[in-house]
Amino acid sequence: MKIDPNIEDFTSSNNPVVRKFSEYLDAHGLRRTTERYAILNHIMSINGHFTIEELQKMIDGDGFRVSRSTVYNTVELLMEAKMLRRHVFEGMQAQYERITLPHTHLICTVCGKVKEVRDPNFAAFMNARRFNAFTADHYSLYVYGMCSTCARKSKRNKDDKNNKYKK
Amino acid sequence: MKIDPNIEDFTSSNNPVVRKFSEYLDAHGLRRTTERYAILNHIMSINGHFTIEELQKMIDGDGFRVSRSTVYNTVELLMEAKMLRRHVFEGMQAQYERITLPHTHLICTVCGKVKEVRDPNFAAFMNARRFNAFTADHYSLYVYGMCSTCARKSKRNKDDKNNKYKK
DNA sequence: ATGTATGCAAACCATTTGCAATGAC
DNA sequence: GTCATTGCAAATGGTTTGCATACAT
Repeated sequence: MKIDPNIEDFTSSNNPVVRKFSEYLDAHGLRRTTERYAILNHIMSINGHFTIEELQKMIDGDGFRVSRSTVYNTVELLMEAKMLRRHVFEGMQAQYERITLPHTHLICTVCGKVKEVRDPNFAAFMNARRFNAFTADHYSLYVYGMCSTCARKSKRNKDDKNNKYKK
Repeated sequence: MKIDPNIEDFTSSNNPVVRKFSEYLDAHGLRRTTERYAILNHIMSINGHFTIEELQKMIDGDGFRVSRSTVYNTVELLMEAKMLRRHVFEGMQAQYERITLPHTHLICTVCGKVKEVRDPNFAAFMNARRFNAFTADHYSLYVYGMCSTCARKSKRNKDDKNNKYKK
């Protein structure tokens, strides 16, 4: 895709996330392509987790066309730049999320919804925690259970017709 | 495979793990096949995590032949019986482990080795923890970092030739 | 005797790869 | 102009499925 010469240079946006990505690209001799920024912009607009498919649909829905390979490529770069994380929750396909403040993932094993909750106590605990013969870099805490919506539904309807998660 | 009539009935072994599986099978009208017990026995002999491939190789190496589908089938049953858990660590293929006491997983992002550590403080913290509009069933804590072996190696050899984990 | 479980091969599907055409520098 | 990046289509690899045969009940 060609860059519209009329818009200001979005690759040096004062958005810190965009700037961080640009710096990563520069530092590694990688090019600032329109596709990469389009993908990043869409990722920034997502609140929470998304799959590759959801991301691409969202971009397509916006009238911008990127190939699946480019989506994978950019997502990979964002992970190397430590801006994005990939999670595989039990029984589900891979999901991605921007790296922000540490948080716990609550995964409903009935509907598959994932919710993030901040937990300063836990974060403090982990910060202080040291391991034998192991230097920690980052961690993921996944809590599996049932969200209140599904709990209400299953009280009404014992045989989980709404179960989109387990087959 | 036929059952050797000379051996005592291993499906009612007094091993509590075997017994639990037998009860699960019975309760669900499933059959006590030799394959299922052979797979369970090998899983019990493994200390820590294993992949499907490793499990099957181990069984084959023991002179017992099971098909890949049967391995998947039995592993699935063991998960439904809440005796086995599947984990997908960052950038690695699925690994399984028996469900025992809760523990933290330390994953070395250089060599891919996974170590379990018990952490009673954390377990207590999680037991007490309640979430808004969410009922927890179980959790997984993954800590990514570098094991001391890889730390030593990378001090000697800056360009990680031993990196079997990241490509 | 009945119908579940196994083993095989084919199907599946998310992800990766090879390569010609495109476009950033 | 050069060479990284894109898009496409084909390949990959772990997992699942369909079906005939074997076997637990």
